Amino acid sequence: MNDLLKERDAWSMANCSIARTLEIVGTRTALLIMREAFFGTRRFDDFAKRVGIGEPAASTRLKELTAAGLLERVPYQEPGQRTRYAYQLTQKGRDFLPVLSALRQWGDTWAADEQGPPVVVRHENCGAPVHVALRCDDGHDVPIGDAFVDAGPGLIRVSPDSP
Amino acid sequence: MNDLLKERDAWSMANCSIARTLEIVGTRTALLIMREAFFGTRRFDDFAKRVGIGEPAASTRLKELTAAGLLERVPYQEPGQRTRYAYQLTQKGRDFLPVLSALRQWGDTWAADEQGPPVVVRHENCGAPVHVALRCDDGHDVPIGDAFVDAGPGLIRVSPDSP
DNA sequence: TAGCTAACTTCTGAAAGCGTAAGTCAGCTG
DNA sequence: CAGCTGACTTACGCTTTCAGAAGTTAGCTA
Repeated sequence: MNDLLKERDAWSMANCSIARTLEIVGTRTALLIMREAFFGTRRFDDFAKRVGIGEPAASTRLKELTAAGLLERVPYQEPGQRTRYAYQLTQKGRDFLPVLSALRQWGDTWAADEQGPPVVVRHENCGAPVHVALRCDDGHDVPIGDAFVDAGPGLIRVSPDSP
Repeated sequence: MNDLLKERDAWSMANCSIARTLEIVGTRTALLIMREAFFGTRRFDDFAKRVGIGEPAASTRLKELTAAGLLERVPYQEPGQRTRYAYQLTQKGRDFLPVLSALRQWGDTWAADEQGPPVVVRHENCGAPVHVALRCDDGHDVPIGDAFVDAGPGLIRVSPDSP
């Protein structure tokens, strides 16, 4: 632990990136809908059925994720069908893959059955399984124990008893 | 998208690693408590205060995370004080860092203020900021678009209308 | 123009999550 | 042994999350 953590009570978490992310995807169903989006699901009914949730929940989450910009509602038309709308990942949504990969990886390691995990993510070029790794901006691999938390440029300090 | 995804409806998600992980840390408060644990928080009251939640919520989550094995309750004694208990990360809990890093990174990219993020994770050896990266088991860096989902060894196939 | 279907919305009600406030408890200090 | 303190637990009520079932809508097909 470094010294900065001793003044942890002076940190405001008002602009915490983790908390802000969780305001968007902080429910179980939102994360599972994002999982399905990465599996390729696009249509309303498929989201509800494959995530295993009711239609009201699917409707609410899809609307929130669309409003937050992780998904976009795009029109499509199958031959002989009326125009319908599909929910597809935006760049903001695709950028969410590392979160899901990290969740999957932790579950694979600590909560999987003996047979192994049901799905694997692979590298398109070589077919090898993909995992998440921590790396520093100088290009070093960072084992989990070699990372430490530091104050960032946006840190707001408050008197120890303020919100 | 690969062909396997066309049979997505035949996949059972009964043993989905993401869903299993979310059964343990699928609430906003559980994830924020894990964040605090990585910041170095150990004591009950500090968790409640720093996460900004009530004591009942802190109690429930700490109990769940302890039961799930991400935290352990260890006795400690400050001089002249009675024995108390601290909640500290186990290996299973420390292994959760990539999830929080990924959430933080997404928030830093897509939801941060102009000043930048409040906290930075750094590499102990060189001080450079740490980020999460996708890499395949052959050692290649994997851009987000170059990853695809494939069936894993534990995949359970069901008739398309079963749970 | 009546039927059909995907894609919703609305209604109802149960369960979970949460904060505030008020306890309880154990063991050290005076 | 009375007071104190950190670490909880209990009680209460509000809000959110969720499923199931039923209703609605738009536009293609017959």
